[in-house]
Amino acid sequence: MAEGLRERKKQETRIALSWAAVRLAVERGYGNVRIEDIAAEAGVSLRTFRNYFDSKADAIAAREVDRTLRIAEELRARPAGEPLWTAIRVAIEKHFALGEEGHGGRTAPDEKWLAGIRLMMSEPALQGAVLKAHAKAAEDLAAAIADRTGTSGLYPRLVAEVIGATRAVVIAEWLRGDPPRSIAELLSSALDQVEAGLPVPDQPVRE
Amino acid sequence: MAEGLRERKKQETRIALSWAAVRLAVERGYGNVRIEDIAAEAGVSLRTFRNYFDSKADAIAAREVDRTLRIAEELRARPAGEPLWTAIRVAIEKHFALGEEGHGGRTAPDEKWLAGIRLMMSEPALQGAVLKAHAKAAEDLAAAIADRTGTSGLYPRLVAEVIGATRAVVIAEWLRGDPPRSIAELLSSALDQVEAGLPVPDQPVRE
DNA sequence: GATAATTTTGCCTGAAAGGCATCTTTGCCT
DNA sequence: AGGCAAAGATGCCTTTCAGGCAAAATTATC
Repeated sequence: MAEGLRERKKQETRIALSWAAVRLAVERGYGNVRIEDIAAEAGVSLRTFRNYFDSKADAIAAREVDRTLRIAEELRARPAGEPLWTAIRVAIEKHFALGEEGHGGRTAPDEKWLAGIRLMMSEPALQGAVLKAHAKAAEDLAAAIADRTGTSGLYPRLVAEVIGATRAVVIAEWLRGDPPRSIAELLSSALDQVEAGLPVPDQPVRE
Repeated sequence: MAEGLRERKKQETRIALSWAAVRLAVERGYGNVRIEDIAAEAGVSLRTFRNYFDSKADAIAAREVDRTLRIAEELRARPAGEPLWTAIRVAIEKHFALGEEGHGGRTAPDEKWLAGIRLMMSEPALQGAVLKAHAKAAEDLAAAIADRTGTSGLYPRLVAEVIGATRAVVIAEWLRGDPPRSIAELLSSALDQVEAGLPVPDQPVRE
């Protein structure tokens, strides 16, 4: 209750707008959605949409921002004594396992999220916004890492960015997935490699 | 000479447009430059500008794309026997040491490039475009790494993205630089940490 | 040279971006 | 409660952007 009704309503509107943006874009295709439609869907005026987001792309990417920021939250929630990289693994795993926004039920890969991701990856106009979202998330993550480890300077940022990079690669590889592999497996493999300093695999491996 | 006059002219126009875009944006501020001005500066029509770039931001980021793609080129130019990470170090160092576009003279940090970077980091509307540029560069780099190491799948992409992340952190840290530190030193330190698997520093270090 | 393929350009329409003034809603104080 | 101030929502307006389309210009090919 740090904030009152006003603040909560703003959050709700913001989320409603960005959900509407994602939903409409997934259904009709990014180019066929006018911000006017998005605003109508969320029950606010076109002008108000602009008070919340700088662009249509930002509205769509906002879902991804919120989602990605959770990684830092999860990390902060890990016990202080836990080794950093163990905590990181758990935090990212939860991030990927995460079901639908507010639900607790064990949902499958979460179709909504998946559809959103595919949309963002395929539409060039959205890629920039998504990457910006991840950059923002990395800042948060760096702060969390700095707090946890008591380090400053290069280290926390480096770790945060590398985690972001790992996450990106895992998702890309998983989406391409043919044959499909479990995210958990890919993630685990990727983190193992990163933690080992990314040495060149002895033999040409297809993993 | 692989391509004729037509192809060369297109390249020239493209580069002229993006240089003009950067120069004007640095001088007047991003928001005060209309694409019409950019087109005029490069001696083509406004409509032609659109044939080359999807947006003002993309035109500015194009300089960064070209520059960043050189990392992959440098890597490919390294002797085949050289260990991957040694080759990577050299490639990135050259990337940072790079003077002005076409000159060979030992230029200082290259004011034009620096001004461009500052512009791109500060203007939110440009951040997305720059990140997209780096993503594209990472793809190239991943291909180069795959070729060099004979690996496929997760590994090359992981290395490419991690290098991109490292580069980003080094630049950010260097720009913040207060007191200023040499890029070479920051880069070296960052790569050392990455190659070591990013273990938590023993003592709170400010590096 | 003549013809075909590409580019460049002008024109035009629809959408987006964002400044400004006004009207509402919310927060807070008496 | 009543009322005032702050913050948000909305409408209106202007400028800029995005991109389709076809005519004019330029380059390539034979």
